[in-house]
Amino acid sequence: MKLMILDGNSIVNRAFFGVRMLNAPDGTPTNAVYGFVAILQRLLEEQKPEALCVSFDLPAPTFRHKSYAGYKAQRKGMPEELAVQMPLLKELLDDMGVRRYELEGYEADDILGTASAVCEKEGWDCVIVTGDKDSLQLVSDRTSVCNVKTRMGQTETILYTPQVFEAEYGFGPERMVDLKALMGDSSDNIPGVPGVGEKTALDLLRRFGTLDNIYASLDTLDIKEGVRKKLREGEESARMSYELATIVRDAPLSFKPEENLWDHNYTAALYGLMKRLGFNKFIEKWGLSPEDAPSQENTVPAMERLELTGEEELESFRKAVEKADLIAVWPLEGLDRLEVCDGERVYTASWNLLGEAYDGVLRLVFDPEKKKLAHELKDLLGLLLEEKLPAEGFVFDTVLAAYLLDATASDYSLGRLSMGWLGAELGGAEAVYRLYEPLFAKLKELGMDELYFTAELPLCRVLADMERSGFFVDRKALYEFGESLNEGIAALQSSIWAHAGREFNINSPKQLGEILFDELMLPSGKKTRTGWSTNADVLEKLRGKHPIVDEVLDYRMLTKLKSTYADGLLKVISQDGRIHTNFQMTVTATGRLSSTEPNLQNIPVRRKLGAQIRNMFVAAPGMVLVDADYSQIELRLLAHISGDEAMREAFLSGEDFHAVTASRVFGVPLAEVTPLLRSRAKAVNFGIVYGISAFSLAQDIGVYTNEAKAYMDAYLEKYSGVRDYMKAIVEKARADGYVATIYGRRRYLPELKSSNFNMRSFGERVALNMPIQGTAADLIKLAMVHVYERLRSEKLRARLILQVHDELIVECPEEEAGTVGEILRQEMEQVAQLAVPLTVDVHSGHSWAEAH
DNA sequence: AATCTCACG
DNA sequence: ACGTACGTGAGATTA
Repeated sequence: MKLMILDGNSIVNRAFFGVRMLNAPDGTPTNAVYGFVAILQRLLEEQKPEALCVSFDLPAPTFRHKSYAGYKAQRKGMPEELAVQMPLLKELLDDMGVRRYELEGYEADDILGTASAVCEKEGWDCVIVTGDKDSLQLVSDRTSVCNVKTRMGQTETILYTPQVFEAEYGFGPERMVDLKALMGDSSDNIPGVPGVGEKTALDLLRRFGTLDNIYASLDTLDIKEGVRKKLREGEESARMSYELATIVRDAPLSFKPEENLWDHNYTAALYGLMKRLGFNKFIEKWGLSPEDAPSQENTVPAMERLELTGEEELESFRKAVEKADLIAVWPLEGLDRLEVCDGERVYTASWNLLGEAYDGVLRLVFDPEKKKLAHELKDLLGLLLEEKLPAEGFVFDTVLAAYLLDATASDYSLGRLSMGWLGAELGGAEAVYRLYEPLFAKLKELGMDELYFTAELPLCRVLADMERSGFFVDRKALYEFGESLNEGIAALQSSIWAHAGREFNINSPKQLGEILFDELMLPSGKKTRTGWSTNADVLEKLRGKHPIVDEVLDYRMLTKLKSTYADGLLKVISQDGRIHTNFQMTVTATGRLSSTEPNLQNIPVRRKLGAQIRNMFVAAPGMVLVDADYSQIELRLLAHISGDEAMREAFLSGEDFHAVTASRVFGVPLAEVTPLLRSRAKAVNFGIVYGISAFSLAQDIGVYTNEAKAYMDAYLEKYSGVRDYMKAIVEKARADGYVATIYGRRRYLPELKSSNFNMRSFGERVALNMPIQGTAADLIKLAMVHVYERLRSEKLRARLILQVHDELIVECPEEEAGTVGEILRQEMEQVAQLAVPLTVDVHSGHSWAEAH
């Protein structure tokens, strides 16, 4: 029989620091609990114990301030975000039917020591699971210690048996205490022998056995005199450390292994708790369901449902729809089935059951005059356009509202939203109907209703049309371009293999890393997690050291073009010869759109060869492309938002902004700004927008960190309004818990309150960047809606076909190009009146390359 | 499914 | 001392 006992505090700590930020639907942090459960789950699978329990430290007793309690007093208090998770974890363990052990006046280690001792006595095997090395001294034939590490959500475990321990340390586990007595342990405030570290301690124990042996014959040992002196002077400390490091194995704990038998004996409350925590993955994995839970009172009585099958029901449906001020619609199986909710009942209609009469239902429901609610409106509009049904009269989209209210959520399903907003798991049209009011009210309360109704909601129609329009592609030219890459790829491959001395998969970072750094011994193979880093930044620094480096870089470029762009795009050209991307409105944390299947927002442009791809994105015969892009919109917004006068003047002057910056930062006349200085100033400009550090700026432009620091200091001196802004926005974000664009779009920043330095720093950078990137996103969304309306109202055949964050592309008949260019320029430049002008570059041509 | 790499603004 | 730029999506490899 085997018992597994977890060192609760230790594991939850590992989980907290090793798992990225996670929150329950109500915002409670859950990363530590989640990580704990993930580790537990994995170890249960690995170890398959018959019994299971968890030990916890009790919160520190009140006399902790007294000086004799110096032991462990140095341990910092638990971070707030972890502390709030502890009760949740304990509740979870209780609901899972896992026993917990806590004992006043004793460490969790002492519980582990005592429990494992009992196990041994009663003939049980015991596996101790912990993230510390303290309990390694407990390892024996019956007791093993499973050491857990988490790195970036990845869990690694090492199972220490006496053999494994001996192989690593060169002596048995019982002498772990001797080791600590010598080397100490700063995390546990065990002093050890001053001046003796791990190396010396290991050596001493390997050669002389035990602490007692060492001190018994200290004067005659074959060791350096310095070490002998340290040992002699540190004897008292060593003896005391020995005591401190020894784990108690007979604590007054009533513990019987058989009381901890565990076989997924979950309690009825588990489902509810897991739902509350948002641990849907485990609900599924463990097959939990609400039926196991005591019936929770339903806050909303379900609406009556009516399936439309015949004339009688159709008649009452027609009446209901005509009477209702507002209906929610929920399409299924394309538009073959439909749910409609009028606030009193849910009607379902289907083409299968109704045949011809179903068309009447569609026309009734999608009457342009009828006010309608939807969820994922853009996609519904796409369906309606396809079916040539009216795509008007929609007054609210629940998914867009939920996105504005929390742009960083990952799941906007109706089930999740109704759980959060209505306290009941609902779906379909009923959920849409019921969600409308609370979501609308919240939007108004937070001041986002204007953004919602002027930008997000009308944009659905714009995007639905854009997706439907697509971008015409010269398939033949694209195919030939792809073929033309083969020769170069093959040549590079054989040359790379020749340099390497053997064949290997160049696409495998692992194999490439081994070739470059292990076999060719190229210098300073940096950064690793699973091996050598071989990315372009690293390879760039190795240029000139070996001819293989340039070839690998070229090989990477060519294979990227071939697989992602040539082959990848050919695969998604539709029957009509056009590529129809999918614009996602609820993905980014800043308010930008994203483009998928395929992504048309990352078509190459920066390098010559890649940019050729844009020659194949063309206007249909007889048409032309008009391309309009904002010039440096983010920096202009930085000038506007920060109110920096010098920056404003730089933009008003109409001079090259990066050059002006270089002139100011490096103190040279504008006319004497060299391309190098300009490019450095440009890097600083961008870096500032991202909340860069001097270190990263240095990496980027290839100077020493202190030099980069000097540039940044000079920059913030010249543009002191930017410095003030940076400081103020972070402080405001900390106070408010969120940052916002000038149109009120929000991003919440729980990271700012994190006790983790990296997380907090990330939050600060986001606080700087989001208002800028997000406002740019707001502006182009507004401009898109305006452009769309202008093109329609002026009865042009022109249509918007693509948006790439600061760029809009319209396809139109050649004769409309001039008008369209003017409309784009006006609507984009005049979308807002800011402290600096917004300027737009407009070009036209027959291909995207030509028009950009 | 996670990781690495690289394409874009 | 930390670890080192904001926001995305896709393809290939690896586990």
